[in-house]
Amino acid sequence: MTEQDGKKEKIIEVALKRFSHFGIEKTTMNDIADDLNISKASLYYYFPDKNSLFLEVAVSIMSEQLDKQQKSLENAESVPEGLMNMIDARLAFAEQFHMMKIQDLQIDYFYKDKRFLELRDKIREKENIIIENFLDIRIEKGELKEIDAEKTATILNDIFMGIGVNRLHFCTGPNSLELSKEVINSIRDSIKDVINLVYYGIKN
Amino acid sequence: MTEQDGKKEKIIEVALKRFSHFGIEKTTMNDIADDLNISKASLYYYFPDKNSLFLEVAVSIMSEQLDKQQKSLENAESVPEGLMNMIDARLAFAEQFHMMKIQDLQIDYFYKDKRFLELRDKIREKENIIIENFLDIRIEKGELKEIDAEKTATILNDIFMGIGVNRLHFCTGPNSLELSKEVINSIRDSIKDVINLVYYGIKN
DNA sequence: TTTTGACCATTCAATTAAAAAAGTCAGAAG
DNA sequence: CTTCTGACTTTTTTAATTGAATGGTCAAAA
Repeated sequence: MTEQDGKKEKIIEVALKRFSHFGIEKTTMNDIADDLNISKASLYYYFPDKNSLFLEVAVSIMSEQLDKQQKSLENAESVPEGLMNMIDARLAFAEQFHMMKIQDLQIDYFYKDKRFLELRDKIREKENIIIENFLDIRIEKGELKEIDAEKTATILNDIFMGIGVNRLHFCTGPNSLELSKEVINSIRDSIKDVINLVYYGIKN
Repeated sequence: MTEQDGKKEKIIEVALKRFSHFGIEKTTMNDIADDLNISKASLYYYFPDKNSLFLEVAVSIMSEQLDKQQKSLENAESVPEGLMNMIDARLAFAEQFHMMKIQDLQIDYFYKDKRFLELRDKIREKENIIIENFLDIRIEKGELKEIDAEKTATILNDIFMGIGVNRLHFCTGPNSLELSKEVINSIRDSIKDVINLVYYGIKN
């Protein structure tokens, strides 16, 4: 059993390289098998189909990513600093894995397998909870008002996601491959402004 | 001259009906000409090409829409009320004209003609200015802090747009035709929360 | 000045065939 | 028994073809 798990790990590791560079549609099961010096049939011994493999790869990098985001929040001195750290973690992730389109919405491919959408939603929920816990702590500490942490976390995440996806489209067009530093920084700047706005409010 | 303008107006009026129902790609110049009981060649006497006609139609409804949004802000008692009124105006517009995809970003078609993108950007700028003026007035009146109205307006618009487009994708999938009341209301609720969040802030 | 039928050029949609990729399986290898 | 594979089938992409539909033009008529 642990032997099989080790093998699966290796496959996931190699597959990740392909997926993160070429995306799911442009990497074939043969590519991955060749990289591993095994036959394609062997690959299918460990994974029932391509989507399942991709899904495990995605789960793998996402759980790591969620850990990073959580830590980036925990290590912060203030709410704006924490949120910006989290955003920076996300942007770094986007830069590294944007070819996998996990966070994006525009990719029709994801609508072909319900599990992808479920994963996306699950990630979203976990992110919300991470932010919610962070806010709860900061409420207890007296940094924040006695707001509804769950609701606020959801809204903040909605805003962050919306800004990111939207800006991406505006700057790079619908099916662009590149994800330049410029675009990343533009998103970062916008979100920074948003965080400040939400933090201090505008009411006199 | 005024005779020609009257004719153009009529064409725009009839074309709008087609465009708003079927979208730009599914309405042909023959459809429009037939509706008007003129030949296609006549249509081309008034408009050099299809995109130009569409563009004028879009400009026509957008200028009216911008007026509505401005008024919805002016007639409000408070900032949150004003912004929500504006959002309601936008959602009503989206319901009526979503087939024309003017506000959306996901449509590849729009990237075929630079003028569409320019119009989109111009609309965006005008919206920003409308919001900016609204905020400026409310700052003067003492309802709001002495914030940077221009910057704040831009950010708010960014947020609104992002939430809308994003929620649309989440709820209806990439190429959906329908724009249900449910989705509209879900967007509305989210944005309402955002406005409250920004208005009051979360800092203690 | 405005309109139009006839026309051209380009795009779109349906068809098909070939190639590539996904996925299967009986049996070999350890 | 677990793992692996070559050979195989099925499904999906891709490319080429073609006819129809559509965007766009123009000389001539009203």
